[in-house]
Amino acid sequence: MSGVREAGSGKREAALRDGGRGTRDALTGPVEDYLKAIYAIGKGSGAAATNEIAQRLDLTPASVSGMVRRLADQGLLAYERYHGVKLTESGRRAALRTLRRHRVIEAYLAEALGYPWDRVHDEAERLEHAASDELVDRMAATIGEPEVDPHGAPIPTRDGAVDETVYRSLAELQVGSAGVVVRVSDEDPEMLRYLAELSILPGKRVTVKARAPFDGPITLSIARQELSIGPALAAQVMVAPIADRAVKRG
Amino acid sequence: MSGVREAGSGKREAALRDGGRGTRDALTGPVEDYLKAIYAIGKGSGAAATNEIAQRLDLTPASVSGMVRRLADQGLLAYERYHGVKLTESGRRAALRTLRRHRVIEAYLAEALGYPWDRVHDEAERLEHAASDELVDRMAATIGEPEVDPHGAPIPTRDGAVDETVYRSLAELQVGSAGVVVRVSDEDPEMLRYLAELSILPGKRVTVKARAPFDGPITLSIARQELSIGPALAAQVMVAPIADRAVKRG
DNA sequence: GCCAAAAGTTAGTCTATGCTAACTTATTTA
DNA sequence: TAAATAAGTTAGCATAGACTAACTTTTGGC
Repeated sequence: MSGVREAGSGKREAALRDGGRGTRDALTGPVEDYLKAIYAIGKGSGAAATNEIAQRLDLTPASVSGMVRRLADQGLLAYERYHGVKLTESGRRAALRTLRRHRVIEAYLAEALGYPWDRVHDEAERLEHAASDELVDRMAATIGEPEVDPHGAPIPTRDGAVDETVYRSLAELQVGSAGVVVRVSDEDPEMLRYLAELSILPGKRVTVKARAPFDGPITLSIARQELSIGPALAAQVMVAPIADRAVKRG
Repeated sequence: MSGVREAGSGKREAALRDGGRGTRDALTGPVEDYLKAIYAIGKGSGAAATNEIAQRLDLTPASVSGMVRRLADQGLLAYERYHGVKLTESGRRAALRTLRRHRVIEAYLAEALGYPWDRVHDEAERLEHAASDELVDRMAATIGEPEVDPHGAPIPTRDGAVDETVYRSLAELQVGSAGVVVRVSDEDPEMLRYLAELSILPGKRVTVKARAPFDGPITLSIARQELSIGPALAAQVMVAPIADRAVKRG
């Protein structure tokens, strides 16, 4: 390259730098999605594999390879060819900002606008890239600074702190022990409607009554009802074991 | 082109077609912005010149030429080289959909979230491309189906009807006659703050007391106060003349 | 420890959108 | 009506992001 050309071509440069969205940098929607995905896979600590990222974002691995290199150049990721990526501190902060937006929006839609819980995710998925931090903060304030979204996922604070407790899933709970549902996976509307039907919701107390062998159905009691669900579904329901002794240290 | 390649490359095609945003087509943010701009210039009827569009969107005329051709190919515009564009019926509908989103969002931000009126425009400018029709309808319902946004601009209905009454500006009002402010231009936050300070707000009654020659300041009385403003500012304030005779037919 | 399968990367394209520079059409003005 | 000027267009290029096809590393199994 020989000319004097800089990044960003021309007049709209400044406006594009932060999309008017907030105080900071410049992340585009796709970039925010990559960071969220990598955060979700590595949950703070671990590394994310190219294929996992691709699968989660519904993209080809080739596309991910390309993007990952660019994000690494921007200092958002630590990347070593053929060995997956990790978020840098700056990448992690950006991911948590987006996550906060997403979850506050979900909570607000449900609380203030009566959105059904199986549909808040998709709407938030788009709004999170357009809403300013100020808007998100006003939403949070309006509904009383919630700590979790409608599916039980913790909402990061303005300054990037988030509860990263790892819960076990209903599928891992020992037969005979009880727990409180803290959180369910939020992406599949149909599954959410089904869970609601069974009244498997954050805050509810469940007891595992039996587990059929060979990955068979799990029988549980919840809200004075007995029912059984498949292991795949059970794996999507995270629970906090209830003081039942013999639970610490896995 | 020789292969079997279709528009949209691959798996994400369906999802991209309407961005998940609503029932319809596929308009991207930039496209919605063009349509809004063309609608605003031609106000339903007239044609929009390339340069006007470019100025309004802060783009170069060359970019507008390119986009305009594509929008015409998509049937959203009627375009004749070197002679400006007009919205087709389909383009007009799309523009009004976006306009409805924008104005409902503005009204909602002000009403439900306490957003200051000089800042709702910028936030709505981004959200309008991400919010679904359902969200917008819920917002409208929550604040009681308002008919105008915080600056007095009429909100198109779900089915694309909108009040297109053309008002005269304060600058055009005859000395001695009175009017009610119906609407102010919404894009300049600083101007909005100033107008609010002077209490020149939609719904207020104004009387033009005097107009200095040579495009000089206009003196008016509003809210029992007398004040004068420049003609450029006056031109941004639209008023409905108050039954004062001699007003019909301009 | 070698080799096939799995995982990841590169090369080459594509679309959308924007830009600059150079050119063409319209319009205005003398 | 012929320049001069304004308006609009084309050509060529850039960037972000995604794709396919072909190639390269890693890794898991024997």
